[in-house]
Formats: sequence, C-alpha cells, structure tokens
Amino acid sequence: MPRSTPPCPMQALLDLLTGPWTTYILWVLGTAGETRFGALRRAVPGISARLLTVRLRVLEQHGVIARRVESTTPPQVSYALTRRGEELSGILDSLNDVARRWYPPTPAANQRAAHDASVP
Amino acid sequence: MPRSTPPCPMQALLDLLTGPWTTYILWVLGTAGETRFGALRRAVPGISARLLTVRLRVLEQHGVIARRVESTTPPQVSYALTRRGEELSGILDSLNDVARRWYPPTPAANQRAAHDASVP
DNA sequence: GGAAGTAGGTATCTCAAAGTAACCACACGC
DNA sequence: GCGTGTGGTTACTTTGAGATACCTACTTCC
Repeated sequence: MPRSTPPCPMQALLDLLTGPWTTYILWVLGTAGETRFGALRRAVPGISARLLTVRLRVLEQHGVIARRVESTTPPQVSYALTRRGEELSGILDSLNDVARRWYPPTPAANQRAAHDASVP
Repeated sequence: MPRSTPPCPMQALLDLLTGPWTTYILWVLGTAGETRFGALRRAVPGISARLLTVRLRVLEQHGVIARRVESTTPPQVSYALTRRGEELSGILDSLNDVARRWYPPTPAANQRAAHDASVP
C-alpha cells in the first residue's frame, strides 16, 4: 500500500482494513462464526489462496482474528474473531449502514441482493 | 488500490477512505473547519500538492467535502466538510478511539505528541 | 526585476502490492 | 497408482498508485 504512511495510530488501523477483501473476510467471520480456511475461501469468491493467507496473517498479527489448528490429518485450520475483532466489527457495521445509505444497492447488483439483504 | 473490488457499497466507502492521508485530511477539516488549499497542505506535512488535489477531488465527488472558490486574484479555494463528511467524521472518531487503545502512542513518536494530544 | 505564494495540471518513473501458477506432504477413495 | 481435498508456500510477472519534477498565469512583496 502506501509507500510513506504517517505515524498515526489511526493510519495503522486503516492500513489493516484497507486491502481488498479484508472487511469482507471480517464480515464473514462475524456472521458465520469460526470458519475454516477452505470455507472462507469459498465464501470470498475471487480471492486467491495466497492473498487470503496474507490477509489472515496480518489480521492475526493485529489480534483481530485467532487461528486455531487441529492436528488431524489433514490438519484443519479455523479462524474466528477475537474480542478485538468483534469490537471492530461493530464499528464496521455502522460504517456499512452509512455506505448503504450513500450508495444504494443498484438494480444491476441483483446477484448480490441476497448478500446485501443478509447484512444486518 | 485493489485491481478487482467486490461490488459492495461498503467497499466503495472504504476505497474512498483508504488512500494515505485521506482520513488525516478529513480530521483536519473536521477540527479546523473550512480550510484553504495551501493551509491544508501545510497542515498535512509530507503530502504532495498533486496527491492532495487528487484526494480532494475524490472526496468532493463523493459529497464528503465541499469546494468553494472565491473569484479574487489569485482565486482562493476553500474546502469544508459537508453533512456527509461530518457523519463520516463521527464514525472515524470512534475508529480513532479504538486505534489509540490498540496502538498506544509510542514514546518514539514524541514529535507527534502534540498532534496526538490534540486529537479529541 | 526577481522571488514567492496562489491552486493546481502534466509527464514520467519506480516500486511494492496483487495476480498467476506451480508445488508440497499427507490421507482417503476408487 | 491416480485423482481429490487439505492448508498453505514459493517463485515469477504485472500493474497501477504514489513520488518527483516541472509547467501555468496572476499578484504582491522586497
């Protein structure tokens, strides 16, 4: 992202949320609860495995999500929101309210109507 | 920014806020009120004139700030938050609260202490 | 007369983030 | 033994956002 970022705590948080899919991932984890890597990947259509991995690593480093490994074969990895993640989720919800008031869902977005309608 | 963005109103709003300096600009306009281009540039140290122009254009297109030109010589251009901008500002404030709890201002950021302290 | 401030526009360059693709070990089913 | 799914990692390529530098036209200050 930006080459030079102002040393502002706010900016650090925004850099975290900034990448494509990031809030989408948080929204999925918030509504679906703990989710496995593969399911997450299927829930975020279009994302590459590599980028999903990167996003999850960053979110984990910031303590927004928790990674849990079950040592089965094959090992299963699940991700869930932490308390921080839920706190963030609340703010993102209000941001989402604003977004939906400002950019009303277009008729062209029929395919996504189900998704939009399911957003609390 | 992202090459492929999910067609989500939320993402549109985040794309708006995403770029470096963007929220900083909004914070300045929120606390200082209507501000002229030059003053804004001085208030956001490190930003280039070009990028400031781009940011202001985008924010204006989204109806978050208003651009007002006084036809003096030289013409003076001022920017201020619109009602949308103030609404956004409120949410950004709560996001900022979270940011400052999660990433406590480091002692290394002494230069910015004045700024941080002045954030409401 | 020359510098500086006003609010940008234009052109070019570069580098880091995103995309793409291949690969891994392991187990299961056929 | 061959394909499928699991949860990634590694390497290579691309592209587009940001940086940089220079331009306008006008006025005021020194």
